Amino acid sequence: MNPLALLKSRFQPSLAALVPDQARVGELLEMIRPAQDAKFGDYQANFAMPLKKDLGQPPQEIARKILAATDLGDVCQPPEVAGPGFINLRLRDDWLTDKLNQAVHDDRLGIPPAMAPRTFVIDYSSPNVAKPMHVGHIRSTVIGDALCRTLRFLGHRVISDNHLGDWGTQFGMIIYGYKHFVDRAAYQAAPVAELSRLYKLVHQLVDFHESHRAMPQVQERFARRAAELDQLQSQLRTGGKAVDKKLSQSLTKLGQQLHEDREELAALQAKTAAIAADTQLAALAAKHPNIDQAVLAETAKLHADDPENLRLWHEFLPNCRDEIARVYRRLDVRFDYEHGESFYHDRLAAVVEDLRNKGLAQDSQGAVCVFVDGFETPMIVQKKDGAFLYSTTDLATIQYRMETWRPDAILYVVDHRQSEHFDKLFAVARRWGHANVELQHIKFGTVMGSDGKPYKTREGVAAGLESLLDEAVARAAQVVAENDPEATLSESERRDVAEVVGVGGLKFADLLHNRTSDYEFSYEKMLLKSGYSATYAQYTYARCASIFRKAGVERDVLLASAARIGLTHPAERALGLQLIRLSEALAETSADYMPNHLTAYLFDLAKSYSTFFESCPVLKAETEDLRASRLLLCDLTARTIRLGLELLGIKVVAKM
RNA sequence: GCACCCAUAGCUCAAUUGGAUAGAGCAUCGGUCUUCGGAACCGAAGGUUGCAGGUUCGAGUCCUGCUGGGUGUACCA
Repeated sequence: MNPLALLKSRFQPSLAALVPDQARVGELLEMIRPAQDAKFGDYQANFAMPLKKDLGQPPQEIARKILAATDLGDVCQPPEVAGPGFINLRLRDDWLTDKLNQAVHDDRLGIPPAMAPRTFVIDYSSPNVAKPMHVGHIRSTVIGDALCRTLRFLGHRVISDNHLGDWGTQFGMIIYGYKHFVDRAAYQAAPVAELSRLYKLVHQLVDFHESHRAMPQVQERFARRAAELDQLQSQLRTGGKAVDKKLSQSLTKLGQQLHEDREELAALQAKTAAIAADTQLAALAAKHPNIDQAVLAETAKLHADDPENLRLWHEFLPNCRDEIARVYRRLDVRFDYEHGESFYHDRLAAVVEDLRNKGLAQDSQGAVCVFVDGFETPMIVQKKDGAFLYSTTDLATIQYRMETWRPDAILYVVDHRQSEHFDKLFAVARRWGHANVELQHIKFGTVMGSDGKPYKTREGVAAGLESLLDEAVARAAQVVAENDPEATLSESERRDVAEVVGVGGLKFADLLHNRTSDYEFSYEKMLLKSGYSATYAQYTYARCASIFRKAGVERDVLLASAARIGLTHPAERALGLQLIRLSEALAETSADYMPNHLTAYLFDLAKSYSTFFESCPVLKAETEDLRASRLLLCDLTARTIRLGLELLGIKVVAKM
C-alpha cells in the first residue's frame, strides 16, 4: 500500500472540480508529500497556496473548501489547515494497523506489481575484458544492478545487458604480447594470469615510448608558458599601479598551468625512469621502438578478419571473460546478456550506409559525420581511415535492442564525463527513427580519495576492484572477530559474515550517495557499526532474527495464528508508519533511477526499529496479544530490511 | 575560447525537484543500562546553504553577475 498515492487519488476529484485548468491537477497533486516534520502530521498538502492567484481567495479558505469536498474520513484523522495554507494530514491508527496486518501476511509486503509494466534495457558495468576491473567500475555495476533488481521487483520487464569492451585496442595489445613475449608453459598452466601479464607488459612498453615522445612537447609548452609569464610580469612592472584585472587573472592562470606542466613532466620522467631502471624492460623497450603502432596494426588486422588474429581472439576471449565473471560472482551480479562491442561488428557498415541514405550523415574532412543542431562538433561515425568508432557501435546497439526487445526505455549507467556523447547519441538516434523510446543517461560522479582526487592506490594506479573487495572483507572479518570474543560463530560462519558485511558495506556506501555527486571512498565509513551503513541495517535484521530464536516461535506458526499487529506505543506507531512507506521509497527510487532513496529509507527504518526495540519489550511484553503483535512487527521489519537490501544487491545473515 | 557540473555544520553527505524552524552520519560533549544482541539507545552543541542582486505568498533549489573548483570539447572508449 502506498499511502501517498492513496491520498493523491482521494484529492484528485475535489481538486479537479475546483481548478479550471485540468492540466494543472496532476502537478498540484504532486504537492502532497510526506510531512517535513512529524509535528505537522504524517503528510502535508501544499497546493492551496499556489491556487490563490487562480481562484482569488485566501489559501486557507481554499484549503478548507477542498477538504470539505474530499473524502478522507476512513484514512486520516480530521485534517488541519496551518500557516499560510498547508493542509496537515495524519493517518488513522486503525487504517495503519489494517495495512500493516495485510502487509505482514503478503509475500510482497503489500507492494503490488506495476499496473502498466514497462520494458527496460539497462546497460551497465561494461568493463574492458582485457583489463582487470578497477574502482571506476564499482558505481556503474552496483547502481545498475540495484536498478535492475528494483524495477524487476516492481513488475517491469528488465533486460540487463553488459556492453563489454571486447573488440578494442586492448586486444591488439594482448595479441602483440602473445606473438612476441608469451611464456608457453605459463600460458598452459594459467592462461588468464599469463594474458594479464602480457597486457600489462605491452601496456608498459607502449606507455614508455609514448611518454618518451610526449616529453619534448611538454617541455616546449612549459618553456613557452614560462616566457609568456615573464613577459606579462614585465608588463605589469612598467604598467605601474594600474593592475588590469584581466592581466592578473591570466597571470594566476599561467602560474597554475606552469605548475601542471611541471607535474606532468615529473610524472612522465618518473614513468620512463622506472622502465629504464629495469634492465629487462629497458631491453624490451629498445627492441620494440614502434610498439604502439604495431599494436594498432594488430587491432586493425583483427577488425579486418585476419584469420590468425581472429583465431587468437577466439582463443583469448573466454579466458578474459572468466576473469571478470569471478568478480561478478563475488558481487552477486548477473546479466541477461553480455553483448560486447564485437557483437555489433558486422552491423556497423550498414549503420553508416543507412545514415547516409537517410541524409543524416555526410562526408566532412575525410570522415563520415552526423551534424546535430545545438552541438559544436559532429558525431563521427567513420574515421577517415575507414575505421568505425564507439558512436557507430552505440547506434548499432540501439538499433539491435529496438529490433530485438522493443523496449520502452534504455538506461545507460555510465559516468558523467560521457554526458555530451550521450546527448549527441540520443539526438542522432531520435532523428534516425528511434523517437518513441526513453533514452536515459544514468550518470554518476567519481569515486574520490581523501585527497579530493580520483581514488588511487598508494602506487598511483586505479585501485583494482578485487583488492578493494578483499580489503573490505578483511576489515569486516576483524570487526566480526572483535564482536565475537566468545567464539559463538564457527570459522566458516565468520568468513561468511565477513563477506556479507564487507561486500555489502562497499555497495551500500556507494548507493547511499546521490549518484550524480562525487563521493569520498573510505573503508572506515563503509564499515561503520552504527550510522548510515549496510552493517547497521544488517545488524537490525540479525537482532530481529535473534528475538525469534530466543522466543522459540516459528514465523509461519505465528502468521497462521490469529495474532494481529496493534499500535499502542508511539515507537510502535513510528515503526509501523515507516514500514508502510516502503512503497514510497521504491516509487522514488524508480522514478528518477536513484537508489539513494532506498538506502535512506532503510536507514530510517533501522533507526525506527532500534528506538522501538529500546522502549518496547517484545518477549517480556505485558500481555500475550502485545507480545504477538510486537513479534509480528519484528517479522515485518526483518522482511522489509531483507527485501530492501536484496533490491540493492546486499545480503543479510541471521547471526553476526 | 565554448559547453556542462559542483560549492550546504569541523569532516563526509542528504534535502521527496519551489514549501513551514535546511536534515543525517562521523567526530566532540553529556547522559541511559542488574543487555529480549551494547555492532545499542537518549540528549546537547554545531549553519548568513561561496559572494551580490533579482523573480514570488515562499528560494539551498529558478534567473543574472561575480569568486573558487571539476569535467568535456573532430576521427580513444
